[in-house]
Amino acid sequence: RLRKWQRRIRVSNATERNLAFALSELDRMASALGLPRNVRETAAVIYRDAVDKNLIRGRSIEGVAAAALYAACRQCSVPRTLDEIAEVSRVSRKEIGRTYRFISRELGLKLLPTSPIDYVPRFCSGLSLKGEVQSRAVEILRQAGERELTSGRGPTGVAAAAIYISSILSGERRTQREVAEVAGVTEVTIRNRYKELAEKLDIEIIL
Amino acid sequence: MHGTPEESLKIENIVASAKVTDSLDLPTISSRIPGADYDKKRFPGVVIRMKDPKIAALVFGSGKVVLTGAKSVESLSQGLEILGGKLRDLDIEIDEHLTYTIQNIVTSADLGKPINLNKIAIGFNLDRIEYEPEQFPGLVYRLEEPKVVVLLFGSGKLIITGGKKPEDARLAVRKIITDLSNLGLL
DNA sequence: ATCTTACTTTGCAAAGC
DNA sequence: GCTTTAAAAAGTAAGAT
Repeated sequence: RLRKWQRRIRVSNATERNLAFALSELDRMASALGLPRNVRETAAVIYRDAVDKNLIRGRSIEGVAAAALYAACRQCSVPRTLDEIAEVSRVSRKEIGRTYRFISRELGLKLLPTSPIDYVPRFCSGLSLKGEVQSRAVEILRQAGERELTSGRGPTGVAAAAIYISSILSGERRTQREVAEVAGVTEVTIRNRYKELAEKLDIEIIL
Repeated sequence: MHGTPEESLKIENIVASAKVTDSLDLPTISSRIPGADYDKKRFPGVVIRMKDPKIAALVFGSGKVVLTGAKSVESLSQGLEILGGKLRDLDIEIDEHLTYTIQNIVTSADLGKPINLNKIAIGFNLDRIEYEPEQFPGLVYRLEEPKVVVLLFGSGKLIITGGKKPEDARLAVRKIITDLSNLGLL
């Protein structure tokens, strides 16, 4: 009797200890990425749901925590790329992505693919671009979406190209190199995307 | 670059397994067959590449073999016979009638026109669908019947994999067309 | 700036770590 | 899960020219 009782206490302690570790991990990563409180709380909810459904079996606490944070960022419309999450995690991008797909399916998160529009505020502030430039970039992306110019393209690259174009149209030009830097894509990608957007949306870029 | 989606079906690769005998001495095989790669620390099988048909074979000590790269069932048979011949040339006893089991067939196809992957993902309510353009440009659609996986691209090109029979790809394309049509996305 | 090479994803078997 | 093989799709990346 006593042993059974003690085991329950041990299991309980281990469970609580693991949860505490996971939550501190979420906080550490969220801080490193400068994420707001609501994202951390959303990630914590996702992590707890994963624990309640025994989705941790065979997976590391760190991996599930990183995947939960990745999912939370998307759910809160302040996406971080898998590479950015991986940079502040001990787990590889591949493992985080794999775990994300697993918990996403098991918890029925049903997250739509990240919209390039969700990256605009962050990238623009990183480039010190004002609201007008952001609005114009968002409008370009809205039209790009309707014209099927985003199918299969990386959201960050399309967002970067739209911001590049918008900055020029607004008279607050940022170089391809500057935009590429904050968006985490190469200048070649911005070049390819912006040429396509300009051509198909009939936008005249005067350099 | 035309015709119906079904006419565009093309087998790109066939993976098959076979058993040619009960046991093989890999060191001997790798040293006596020109171009054979063998590094037990790296992988437990000997890699033997044939040029016509262009097929790669993984030969194991158990006498089992894996053939990859064939673009038709006929060339797959030829490849297995050629492999058997090479081993017999080394005075190794190889089964008289070699048989194989197709494990996977990769087929390409073309719907003929661009498709909106975002709308497809939404149309299916994410059921059996995976679409992460940040990671890969193709939308992954898992079919239950036939049991294959289809990669759909914005261009309308498709890759059907996981099937064991050539006709699985044809059935898959028909289903894709039916599903997309019902959703008004084709 | 453009070319080449290469990696992402999918499916599968083999023997062994 | 990984290792090795093969091949396509389209996007992105990296190093060389």
